Amino acid sequence: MTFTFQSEDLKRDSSRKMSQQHLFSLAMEEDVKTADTKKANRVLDHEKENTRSICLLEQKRKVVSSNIDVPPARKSSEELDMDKVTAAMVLTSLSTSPLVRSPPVRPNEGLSGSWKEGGCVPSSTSSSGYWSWSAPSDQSNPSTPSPPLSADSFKPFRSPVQPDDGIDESEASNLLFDEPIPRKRKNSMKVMFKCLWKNCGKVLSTAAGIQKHIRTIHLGRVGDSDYSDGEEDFYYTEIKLNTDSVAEGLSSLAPVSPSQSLTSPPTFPIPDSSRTETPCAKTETKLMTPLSRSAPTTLYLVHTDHAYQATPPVTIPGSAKFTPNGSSFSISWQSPPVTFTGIPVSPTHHHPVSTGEQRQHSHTILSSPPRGTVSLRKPRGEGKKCRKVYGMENRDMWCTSCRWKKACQRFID
DNA sequence: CATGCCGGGAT
DNA sequence: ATCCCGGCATG
Repeated sequence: MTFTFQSEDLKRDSSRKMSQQHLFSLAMEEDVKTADTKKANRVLDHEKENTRSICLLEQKRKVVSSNIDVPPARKSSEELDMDKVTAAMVLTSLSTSPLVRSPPVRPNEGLSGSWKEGGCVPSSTSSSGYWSWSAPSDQSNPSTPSPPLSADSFKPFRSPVQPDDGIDESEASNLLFDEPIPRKRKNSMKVMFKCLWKNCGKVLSTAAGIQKHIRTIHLGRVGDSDYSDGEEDFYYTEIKLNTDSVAEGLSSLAPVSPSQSLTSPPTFPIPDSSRTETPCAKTETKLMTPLSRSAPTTLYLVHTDHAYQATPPVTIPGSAKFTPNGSSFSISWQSPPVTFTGIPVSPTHHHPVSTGEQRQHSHTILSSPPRGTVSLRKPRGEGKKCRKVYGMENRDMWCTSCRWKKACQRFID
């Protein structure tokens, strides 16, 4: 499901949000947290454009660096292999997998779930252009270098004869001094291959690489690396890891405070396959600074505040649904589950759990009798509406419909 | 009476 | 389209 913002709504929303925070901070800090999270989200999404260009950049870089042969600096083959591994890890951790590169732009459709998968994932790239408020940021954001330019200027900088060790250094210096170029990255999933041989645990970015590693190191097949009886397959596994966490930790300029990001998981605690991220974390952190892995999850939170205002007539057929694999989800058009989790429960609220689904259920029941004759007027739901819940003094917290004296959209009965 | 919200007006 | 409000129905 798409969600778009009218800038108008956004403005009013945010301003209202602020007042809300003050008014309800006593009773509902939950709400405050949610608000914060949304702000963070906004910021994150705001960078989506930047990130995209960086993805391209990274891709380019990877191509370049992968052409660099490991110099004969190391003596033993094992050490040499270690370097390869290290280089591979560095490279892959710094760039997203070329396999999941972004193809040409597609119309936004998988907006709800797919973009969260990661920065360079196709759908995310395509969708980002449709974010009414992120598109202009691409142009206006002063900190964003123009993608092609930065890429070109960067290439000659790092590509020349850098020993494999230099990758680390160049990257580090890159991060320290070349700041404008590798700005931020969207969270992205990357496939890597981990050696399962005991006491090994090497991680390579390609299946071929890991196979070769196992073949040569563990299986003792020296020489022609072409031959493969498939035995290696038993000794490595494919893992997915979240690159964004790395990027997040690296880019010290991340404006998002981790504490805020932490508030989102309760809402969407299913960051798809990022489970596997944990085992690899140490691999990543070995090279990078420690990082807050909470950041990516922030992206999963779709801003739905006042969504009912943006799209009033939306009557979700299936209600909010969470697909088991977590790769996609859609959010109820009702904001309460996300934004007002705490509010209805507050002062005089008496339905304990009623959120989206239940409400919708009763709603459908109510609307069933068509009786085409008279009194189309609704039977006046017995539930408390915005006016009652928030009171006249907090009128700006009502849903729009209530403010306009229309049928309440927030507390449907 | 307070409340919910339809109908309709203003912008 | 968005916003507001008179006035009626309801409890």
